Amino acid sequence: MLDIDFRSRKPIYEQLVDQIKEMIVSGVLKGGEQLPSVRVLAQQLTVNPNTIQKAYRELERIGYIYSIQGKGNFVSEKIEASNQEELKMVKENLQKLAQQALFLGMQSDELLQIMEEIIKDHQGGKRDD
Amino acid sequence: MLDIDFRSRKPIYEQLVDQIKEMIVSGVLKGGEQLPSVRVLAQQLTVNPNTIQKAYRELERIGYIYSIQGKGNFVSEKIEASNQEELKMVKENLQKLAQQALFLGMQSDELLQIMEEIIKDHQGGKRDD
DNA sequence: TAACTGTATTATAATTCTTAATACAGATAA
DNA sequence: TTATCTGTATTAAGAATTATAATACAGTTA
Repeated sequence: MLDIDFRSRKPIYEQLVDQIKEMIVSGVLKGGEQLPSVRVLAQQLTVNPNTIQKAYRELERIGYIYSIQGKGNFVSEKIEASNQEELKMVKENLQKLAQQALFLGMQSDELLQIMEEIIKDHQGGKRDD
Repeated sequence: MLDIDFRSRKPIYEQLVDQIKEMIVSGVLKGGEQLPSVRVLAQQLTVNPNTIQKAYRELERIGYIYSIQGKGNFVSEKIEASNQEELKMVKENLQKLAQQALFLGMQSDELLQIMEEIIKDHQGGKRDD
């Protein structure tokens, strides 16, 4: 499930944020679903609980999860309205990456094709709710 | 031109890589164009020359610039064929970001519209060569 | 009460980033 | 040739970030 590269220059907590975020947006983790507790996940991944908590706190800051004292961390339900700043940043990065892709030789057709495929998957995922 | 945020948690050399990369893909820096020397840019930005060189080395590694001893650093001419690994990574990140954008509430129409606009700009930029 | 949850704090270690001071080699113009 | 650019490399030190460790406290639940 979660795969940490301890030799990476990328901090562990950032790897966790990216991977969990990806699982949420791809529908692997559904809204309302409970995440592993800080201590359990720390033991599973053999990292310090503080590192897990740092990742969870960041995911909460950008609106992907929320926490309840004594109960646990949960995937947010309605993320659309929650964080416009995050959407703005994602949009900017999306534009930069699309420019880079074209610059590196990706064809316009392929770019549009990729987007349409993701749109299709996203609409399909909605029906699963 | 280049704007470093010294209070950012993001390393200076990474900020430089991202910004210079953006200037190259957006056409602000043209193929063959010479970049400021390591020492000159270091003085302009009030950072250490080693930090500039670290950024230049990374940009060279991913194929955006090349260097000639005694002459300087230059923007690469044909980047398309040079680095398929980089294109692969850009493609993966592009897919992740598009998923995130939809998840955060961006409409499919807007996503496609953004892509078409970037495609248009990219084709327009080619005519300037 | 016991055993889970999140949260917070303090200290220390490990890693990464940045600076500083040099030095050497290639290119170029006076 | 010499002076002055350029890139490149090395070593050392400091600063900042990341990660761990050891606790402690509070809320939830069976």
